[in-house]
Amino acid sequence: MADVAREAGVSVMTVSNVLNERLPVGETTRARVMAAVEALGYEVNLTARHLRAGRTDTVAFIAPSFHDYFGEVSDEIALRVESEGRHLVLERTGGGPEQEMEALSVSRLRLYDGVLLSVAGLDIDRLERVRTSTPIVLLGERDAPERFDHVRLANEEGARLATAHMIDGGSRRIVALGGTFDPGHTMSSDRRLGWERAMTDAGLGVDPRYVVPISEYSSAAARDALLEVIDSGLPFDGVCSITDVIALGAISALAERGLRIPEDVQVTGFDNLEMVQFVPPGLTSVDANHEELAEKAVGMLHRRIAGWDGPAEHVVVPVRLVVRGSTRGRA
Amino acid sequence: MADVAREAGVSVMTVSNVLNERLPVGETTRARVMAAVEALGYEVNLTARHLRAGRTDTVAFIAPSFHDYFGEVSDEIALRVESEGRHLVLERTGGGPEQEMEALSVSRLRLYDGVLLSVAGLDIDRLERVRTSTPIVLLGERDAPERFDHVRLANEEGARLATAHMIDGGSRRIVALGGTFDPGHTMSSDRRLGWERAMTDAGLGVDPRYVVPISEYSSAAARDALLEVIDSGLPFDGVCSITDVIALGAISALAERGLRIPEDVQVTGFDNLEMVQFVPPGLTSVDANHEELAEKAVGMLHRRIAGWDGPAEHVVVPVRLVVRGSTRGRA
DNA sequence: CTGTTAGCGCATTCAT
DNA sequence: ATGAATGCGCTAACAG
Repeated sequence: MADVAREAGVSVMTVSNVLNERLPVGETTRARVMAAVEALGYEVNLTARHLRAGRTDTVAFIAPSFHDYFGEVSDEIALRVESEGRHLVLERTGGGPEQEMEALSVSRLRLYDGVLLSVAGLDIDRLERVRTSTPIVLLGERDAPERFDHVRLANEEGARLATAHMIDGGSRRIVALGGTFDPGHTMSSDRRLGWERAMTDAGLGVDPRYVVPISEYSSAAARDALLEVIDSGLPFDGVCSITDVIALGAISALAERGLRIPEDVQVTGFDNLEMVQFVPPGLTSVDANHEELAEKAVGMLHRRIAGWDGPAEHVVVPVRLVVRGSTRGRA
Repeated sequence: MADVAREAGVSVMTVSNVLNERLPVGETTRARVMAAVEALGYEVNLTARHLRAGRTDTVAFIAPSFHDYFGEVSDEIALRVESEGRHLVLERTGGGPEQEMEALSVSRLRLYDGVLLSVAGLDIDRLERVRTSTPIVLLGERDAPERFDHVRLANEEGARLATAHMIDGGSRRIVALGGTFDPGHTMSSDRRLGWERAMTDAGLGVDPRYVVPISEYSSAAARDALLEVIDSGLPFDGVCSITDVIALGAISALAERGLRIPEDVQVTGFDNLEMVQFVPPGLTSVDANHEELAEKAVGMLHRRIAGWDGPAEHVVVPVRLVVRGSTRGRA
């Protein structure tokens, strides 16, 4: 900038004023400055500007990865962050708790005016230790410390809807694929609870053999787990998968064993990813309502960034069932 | 930092030395400093450190979105960037040329030590105008200015392999779904060329009616385009899709019209996304070799960051065919 | 309208 | 082993 000022024969402040259109600058001076900028190929150093300004006008969305679910969510988030004139950057943690803590290192957080943090692999104790002045909004289905703003889905209700819909379509023995009996709130436990509620509501027993945990949230693991169920001889006529990615594994396993969807087995997913409508016969899925999730989360974050200092808010975003060919019930 | 120094009764430099473990510091002094750091909840200001250091130890991967293909690529890239002790951040452009130029605004680029840029929506003229001292490596299938390092896939060869494999499996009338006759190198044109080459090599004619462009690279658009082909009565027995996402649309369309895969129509994709192995009957796809792509791109970038100043390198990454149930040929 | 001064928080250099 | 001075590049505040 000093170089530009020298080249144009003005002071650095004039250069700054021209570039930021802050104070009015004389026409000829402005022209000279712009010419010098061009000639020298000058561009502002944002690092210096950020240091000076004490803010970066940038928000980070930190998540395990941006495949599938978070990929779709990030599109919605980007839209809303940018509409407020801020920049969105994505950081992946890889899902491991160590990396998540690394990304959470408070010094890194301070590079951003605000942070949207998906708490996938992070437990409540570790989160509790995070102390920073940077506003943070948590996204995710796990329990989280009270003091953070937090947005989660209506997990139990979603799984209940899906399961009830399959019961409506005639299923009686429904596998909760990916479900667990974890204490507290987790995605796998909350959604299992919804399955349980639907079964109970329908007067069907809750047999724990039908809760099938999987080693990791991948289609491959889901496929293997369901193949094992099939081969064990446990009879079932429905699969309530706790995510779409897991449902895809289930579909693969059923096809491999020659079971027809939905005639022999109905299948539901959760998330309503873009792709699942194209996997024949179309996956019935709980829509995870990315728009409202993003709307809430970004709204809360911007409010904090603006200095709002109210108590932490904990929002549950409603979901709805999208019926497709993988189930027999009516929409 | 000054606060910490005061609290500990030392100078700021001592605090800095303690935190960075640069110069040796006396044991008792170090303890006092750490205590003060804890007491005040101090964390370094990375913005200031970056300004001072003139680098950020951070690399950006800029892409249209991180669904599907780029999501998988970014995992490989992250691994390699982090193993060199740098941080990876992702920026999405949304695919529009304006936003891509926005992300490319040279001032933003200078926030990073290096940039991996996917050139999806960006044409060569716009890129030509980008002038910055920040090292950039281009990823993508389009033509790009000579002066940039650039990594692309063996697009033509991949599509040729897929098409030849379907011919081998008995197909004679193969649709190039998503192909175009664009001049120059684009993904859609190069892959169409591979299809063409395979058809010619097999002594089959190249009928332009079998090159079916799509309005955008989505499953929905692909599905619509193929439904139109089916309903037009044009006979075909194979679909060479230029991406897996497009293949998924094709699978959906074929299922909807009651055509069986692979008995009536063979289908191939390109990218070998994680998910396609689970879509019954398993999609035969050209593996886009994320590992080698990432390896090359990150390697080139790190070399540049280290100050290497050789001529721009243009790398073509080899691909291979992964055979699954959607085709009849042998592996 | 334009220039001067000062400081954001850190780390290099040199002095003690 | 520790401290003081200096400047990275920018802009708010004030002076001219």
